[in-house]
Amino acid sequence: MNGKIFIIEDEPSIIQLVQHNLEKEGFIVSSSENGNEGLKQLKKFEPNLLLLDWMLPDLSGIEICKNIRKDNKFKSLPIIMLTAKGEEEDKIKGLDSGVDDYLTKPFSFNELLARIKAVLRRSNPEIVSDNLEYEDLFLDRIEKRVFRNKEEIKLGPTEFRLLEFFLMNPKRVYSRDQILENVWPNNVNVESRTIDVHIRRLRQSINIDDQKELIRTVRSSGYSLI
Amino acid sequence: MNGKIFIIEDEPSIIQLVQHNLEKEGFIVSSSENGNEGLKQLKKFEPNLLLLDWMLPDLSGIEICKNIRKDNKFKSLPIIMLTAKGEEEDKIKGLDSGVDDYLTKPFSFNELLARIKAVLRRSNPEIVSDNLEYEDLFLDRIEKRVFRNKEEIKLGPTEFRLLEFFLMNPKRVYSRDQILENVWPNNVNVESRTIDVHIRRLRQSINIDDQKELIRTVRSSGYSLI
DNA sequence: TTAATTTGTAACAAAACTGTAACAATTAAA
DNA sequence: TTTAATTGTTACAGTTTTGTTACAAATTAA
Repeated sequence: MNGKIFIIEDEPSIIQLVQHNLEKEGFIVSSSENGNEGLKQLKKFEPNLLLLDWMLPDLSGIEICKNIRKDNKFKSLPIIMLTAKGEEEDKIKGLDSGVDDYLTKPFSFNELLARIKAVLRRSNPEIVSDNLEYEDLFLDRIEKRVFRNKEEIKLGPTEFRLLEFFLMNPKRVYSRDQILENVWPNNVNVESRTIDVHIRRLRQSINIDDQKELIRTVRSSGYSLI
Repeated sequence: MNGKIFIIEDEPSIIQLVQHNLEKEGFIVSSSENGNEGLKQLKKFEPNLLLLDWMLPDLSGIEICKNIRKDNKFKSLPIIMLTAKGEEEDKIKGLDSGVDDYLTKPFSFNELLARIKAVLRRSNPEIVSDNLEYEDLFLDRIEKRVFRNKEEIKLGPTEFRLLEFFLMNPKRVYSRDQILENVWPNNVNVESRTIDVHIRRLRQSINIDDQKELIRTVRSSGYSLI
């Protein structure tokens, strides 16, 4: 994930939150709290996607949209509009102003990220990679396949999610609690030792014929992907 | 996809959105925000399909329809009508104004595109490029035929749509919900296990005499074409 | 109309997956 | 070294998911 995203939004706290998280996801992010100023910066920045607040102090989101769509260079720039709850939702949805998607505040970052990916997938599929890689491991989330050294490995659903989780932050050590929270469905109570067993199963599956061990045990802390 | 589409719609933002996206799909698009003016332009432009707003400031969509149907040259021009939610839906559907399909605002572009293709497929099949292929499978949407290894395979309607859906994104894993949404007509509630049965039927049909299995089961996720 | 095809569902069988307990092995601390 | 804590391993029962079949209802064709 290394696309460029521009944000025009007058609420600094939202900018901060979103920008920070998007950068953590690997995006290059730039932003403006002001419509007119933002438009100029945007055109210099040449983003792959724009997050646009519907209500701005100077220009309205719609105005910005129109301006962008008029510019040949940006007329196909994907735009996701951010609107406050109740902010004339009907109107907004009714007139489909050339925006690619909407999101109503308050929204969760994950929701936003999902939308961003969905929109980018249409416009710049190469930016949104749903593959995870580390050393000789390769995990394809769309096809739900895992390879080590180009050899396909068969994993059960839980082992798949477990590996997927590790691959999102290789080298990082996770406690059993953290693993449980992230790999198991919410509200499911599982013995923490269960994780050991699944680690064992995952190890067994990915360490075909004596290849290098990829999962590290960190005594009294948890596990990590090498 | 290189057909010509004309749009008559008084809301500029909708024109913008639709025109832009249709052009990205390879259509040649022209438009008018005005009924009378639009009619003239349309006849010069000679489109393969018309997107027509139901409510226009000057002429109503119905009037335009009538006018077009009177003109020998355009009496079989496919028309898709755009209507706002609640806009006398019943009447519209009831009175059979010679329209080929309806779409209620707000609509997603993908929905629109699907309708356009469906309508064009009937009137100008040559415009809609229409064969799907993967490995030794071949699906002809126009003739509604499926071949494996040049051997024709007979499929029921549902199995046909199912295979068609898989062929649009081979290798990608789809959940039962996704399959339901895309293969079954909208708003039809079907037991999710039903899909398994149709998968079984499809498998049975395309795996004639022990050829390679083409549908992969991904436990707890869904199915994919290999 | 009747016959044929297609469809959805229920029911059961088969397969895959999961969690846990019990015990062995390893590691760290005393 | 001994002890306690932690982790590895295995087997197994229970659960979940999927495959398969049969059948009745619905639809389409003859």
